[in-house]
Amino acid sequence: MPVVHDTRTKKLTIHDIARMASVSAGTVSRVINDQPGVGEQTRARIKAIIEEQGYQASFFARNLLARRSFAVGLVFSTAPSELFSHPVYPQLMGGIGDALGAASYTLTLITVPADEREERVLREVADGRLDGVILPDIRSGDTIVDALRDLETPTVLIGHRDAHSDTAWVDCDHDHAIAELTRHLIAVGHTHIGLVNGPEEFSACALRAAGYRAALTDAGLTPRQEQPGSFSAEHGYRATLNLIDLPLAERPTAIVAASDVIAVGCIEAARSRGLRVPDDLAVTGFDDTMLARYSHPPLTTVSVPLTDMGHMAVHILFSIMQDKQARPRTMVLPGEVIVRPSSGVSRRLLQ
Amino acid sequence: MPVVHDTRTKKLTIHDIARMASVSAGTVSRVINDQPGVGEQTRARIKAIIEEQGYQASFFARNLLARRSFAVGLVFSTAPSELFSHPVYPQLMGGIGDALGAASYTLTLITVPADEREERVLREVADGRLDGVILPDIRSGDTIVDALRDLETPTVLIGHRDAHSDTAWVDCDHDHAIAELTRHLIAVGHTHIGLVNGPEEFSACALRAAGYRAALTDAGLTPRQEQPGSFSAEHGYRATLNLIDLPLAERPTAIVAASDVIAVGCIEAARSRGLRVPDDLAVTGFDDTMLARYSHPPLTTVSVPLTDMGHMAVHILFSIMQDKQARPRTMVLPGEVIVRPSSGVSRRLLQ
DNA sequence: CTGAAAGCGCTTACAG
DNA sequence: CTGAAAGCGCTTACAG
Repeated sequence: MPVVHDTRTKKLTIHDIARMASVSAGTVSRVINDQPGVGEQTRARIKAIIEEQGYQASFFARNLLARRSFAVGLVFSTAPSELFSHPVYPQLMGGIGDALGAASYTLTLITVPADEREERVLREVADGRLDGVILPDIRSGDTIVDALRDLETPTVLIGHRDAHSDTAWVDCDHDHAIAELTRHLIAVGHTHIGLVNGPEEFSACALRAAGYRAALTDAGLTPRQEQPGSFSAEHGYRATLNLIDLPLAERPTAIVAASDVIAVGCIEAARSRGLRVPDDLAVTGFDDTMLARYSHPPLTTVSVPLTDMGHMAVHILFSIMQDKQARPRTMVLPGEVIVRPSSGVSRRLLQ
Repeated sequence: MPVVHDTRTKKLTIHDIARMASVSAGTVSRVINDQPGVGEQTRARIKAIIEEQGYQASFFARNLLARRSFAVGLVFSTAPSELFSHPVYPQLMGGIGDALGAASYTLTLITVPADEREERVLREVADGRLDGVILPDIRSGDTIVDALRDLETPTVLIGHRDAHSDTAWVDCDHDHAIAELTRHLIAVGHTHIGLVNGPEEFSACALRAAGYRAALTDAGLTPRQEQPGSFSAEHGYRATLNLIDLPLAERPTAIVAASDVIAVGCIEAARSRGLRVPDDLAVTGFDDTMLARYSHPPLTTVSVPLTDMGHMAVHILFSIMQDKQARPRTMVLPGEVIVRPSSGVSRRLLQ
């Protein structure tokens, strides 16, 4: 009858296992780590005891020697309520968590007010808790990126392209995707197309504006960008009213919104003025969230490959952790234009 | 001119600081931990050096002694795509992260396929990486809860009430909230009210069904529950068609859906049969997600206090970590009924 | 193939 | 008030 260790009293150490197997701790260590230099017989006997006792080597003791945490921090600022009206994070976390878990790495989620973020992250890096950092919530001017670079902490941004430095990032091709969206509206017959953008401190929004302008200019049309604002339906509502209230000759017949939430506000504004969507005003979104699928009418939008972006962010982070100079350190994944009723059918057909 | 240690070459240890201050490591340790027994002069000098050098004591070395990780695992199964169509998790994580961060605890996010979840979590508990576990994704029959109890791992469930054991949980009062919602529909003049429920393995769904039945029975009306299904618009769509196609005398004039997503499917089904919402069919949702706010018509629904639930889960977890027998270990927070157009105005007024 | 010993970076009685 | 030493639970040269 096997002597089952009472797990309630004390935790087993490597010395307990060594004693049970009548070997030294070093030998047990070699077995745990699948290292050579242990006889077949001995190895089997030790393995059996480990299994039987449910022994697990202490994570911290191992890390103390390895001088690594095998943990990556995923950092979000909690303050802006925009975080929660931005329903893409669960899927992103899934992608990051999968890739990290597959490599036996731990995902440390850090949600912290924006004004405490830098201090908190730098401290956790300094005390050895974090081997690397993934930042999906960065806008231009955030000093945390520079601080992490100075410490030579492996870092990857998601959804923001850092132009000034060599910091790694993974992003979606916002510009190309929204250009394609805009060309779709042009092809369908629109000549007056407005843009309701999000905050331009996000490089994603700057890119969306650029893609929108490029598509119009290429077609010989005039961009008509509204003031950028927050990722909110309220912003979409107000900006759209401004556009609708323009003189008839300038009034857009289609609006490209920088997010699904903004687009929903645009639709509300149109409705409040008695305009039908898409017949009187076409509207498109971005993100392909549930809102896009279930709003009325359903939104033409751009689907962002969040799971893949999470995977790639981890992939690049690992390569940098292995070699600080590793290349490539940036990656652009394609968004997919999803056509739904909100952009209407061909206006030429309607005439 | 201060001797600035080159952080690039090697990490500072407590001995480096001790040497710089010409004291022993023990004295530095006492300063770091704000313990008494160090002279004012010495303490100030050591503090200055620590500050100047940017020294941070190794997290792992400290934890090895403390035999605690100061980390809590938040576990999600990634397999069911329902996770991502359930847009309440970001807010829940915010609440949990806040509370954990305030206590200088780390949040370890574990996203793992359902069939590997138990093994993974138990291993991370066994190797000392996790001091406690929060499970927001549990349904009845999940064996992980029993396994964690056997190991005496501090555990708190969110959104699921474990009836068989003493496991701690935090939940919303699904039954009361949905009873109130149902009474609202009754007050407005409905007598035939159907329920389109989610998966009944979630105690939340069982509770919602119970609340719905209680409200109807109390009013002398007959419950008419559809088969439960997934938290999807497709389920809402199909189930609603079944109800609409009933003989006129049995056909409901209002539907209580177990989630906003389901409710959106219900509305689509009504529309596909040429019924107007809410005039011909009233529909209510649950969760108060963005869908509820922006669907057409906007949904009457129940707002769930996710941030507070996250806070309370951490609070209870901490109390259990301090004392395994701590009470109370369950907590019910109130949901709030939010009335929007989808439930219509008084039918009596219409007649 | 196996063991004894030193060491990872801290903390904590125990002396003085 | 301060230091020297032992120890947390592992791993890793170094002997044999």
